[in-house]
Amino acid sequence: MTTARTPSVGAGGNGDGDWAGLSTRERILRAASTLFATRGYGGTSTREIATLVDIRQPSLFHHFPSKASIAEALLDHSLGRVAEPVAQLARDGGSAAARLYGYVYFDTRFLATSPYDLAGLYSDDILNAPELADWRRRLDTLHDAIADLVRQGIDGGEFVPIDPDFAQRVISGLNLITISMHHGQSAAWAAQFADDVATFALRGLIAALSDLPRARRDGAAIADRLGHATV
Amino acid sequence: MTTARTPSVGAGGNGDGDWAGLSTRERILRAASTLFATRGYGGTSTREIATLVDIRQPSLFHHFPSKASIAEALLDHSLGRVAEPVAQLARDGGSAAARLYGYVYFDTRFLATSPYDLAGLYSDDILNAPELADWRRRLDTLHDAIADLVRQGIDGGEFVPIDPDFAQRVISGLNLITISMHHGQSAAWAAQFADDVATFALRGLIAALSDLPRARRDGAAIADRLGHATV
DNA sequence: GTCTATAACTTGATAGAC
DNA sequence: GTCTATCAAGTTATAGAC
Repeated sequence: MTTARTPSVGAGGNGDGDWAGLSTRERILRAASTLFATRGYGGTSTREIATLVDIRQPSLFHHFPSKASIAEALLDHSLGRVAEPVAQLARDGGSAAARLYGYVYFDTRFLATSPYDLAGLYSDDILNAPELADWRRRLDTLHDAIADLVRQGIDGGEFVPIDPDFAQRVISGLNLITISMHHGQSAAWAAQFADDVATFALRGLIAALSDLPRARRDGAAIADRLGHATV
Repeated sequence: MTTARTPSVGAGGNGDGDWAGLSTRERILRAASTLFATRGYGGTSTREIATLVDIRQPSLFHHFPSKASIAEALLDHSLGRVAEPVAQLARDGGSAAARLYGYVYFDTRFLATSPYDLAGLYSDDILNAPELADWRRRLDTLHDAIADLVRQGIDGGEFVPIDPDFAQRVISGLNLITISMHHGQSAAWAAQFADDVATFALRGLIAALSDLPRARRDGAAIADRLGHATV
């Protein structure tokens, strides 16, 4: 006695956002990102994801070959397009303060407009999984580039003496704060917020506050260039 | 301004070497904290904890009635002794900059000397668990007190205008960075590091950098008082 | 593309011997 | 206080009907 299920509901309203018109794959990504953020990767089951999407659990596997591949798609969306351009930025010459502003602005604006809640993706509990080792390596590359940028700023006298590893963690922490406070924001709002965050980051690092306006102006151009970089 | 280069953490080895003489209960707490930090709460099984302690999995339940109670013991150790004194601190009068320095210094020094790797305890994946709702509430209390302190600093003109909620997240992020970079450090080293971190926090918030030496001096006294507060 | 059914396995926790 | 043995429930993932 197989009772036919009506797959489309529409009235449910899972409180999150309105997913009308989105593909199932896209709804899976958004549901998974929310659950990863609130319950962790290990604490999220594929059943919970499926329930939020309003399909049955095995139907997920038509769109993604494994649970880890859902996380990989989200990592590709966020980390995939920033790691290499920033590594290049750290090799470019010029003011380290302006380049750091440029990176923070660029990444903050991107994360604040992302439709996904990526907070759960950048914790050890997910990146230590063996099948995501490649993504862990790419995140390490990004972190190295940021620490290198800080080191250049210290060596050039633009920044106060500070442990570059500590500073890198603070900057990466700003990204996580951005993610958890705001996602899915409008472009205009995100641009304002990105300036606030990048300015705040520089205030903590810069030796002479009188250098800030210049770093902000030059950094805005660098952020713009990052946005157009071919990855 | 002597932000020192960083030594590595002593408790890196999962071996039983540095656990000689510790009670089984204590070894469970240390093993669990390490695993919660690296694999998340949901991603850590009681079998993994037991393996690291070198006992069988059911033996854990002689020392703790549930997996969640292990997390609770770690939360009690860290959050338990700081939430109320800091809430009181936010109600005290005086310089907000000095009080904020005092809190950050106090908490950083405590976390850097803790034998546990508490990084995994302060993420949503664990604090959203229903059985830990009381601890979530206490953490919210701490966060409210910090945001309130920031708000007082802005209203009094000591701090630059900034979103108090954003500033609170940055300060709490500094705690997480401290936890993940250093634990099990010596008291002397931790005191130096705590000054570095608290000074860094104030640099980002304070309106006039010339106020920093006074806030640091007065804040050191406040941190000392927090250390002697009866909880 | 989604479903039902289920395989193969891991999970937290309990019972009871020693 | 630790063990062996085990349970009920939950896990990811597959098979095959429609």
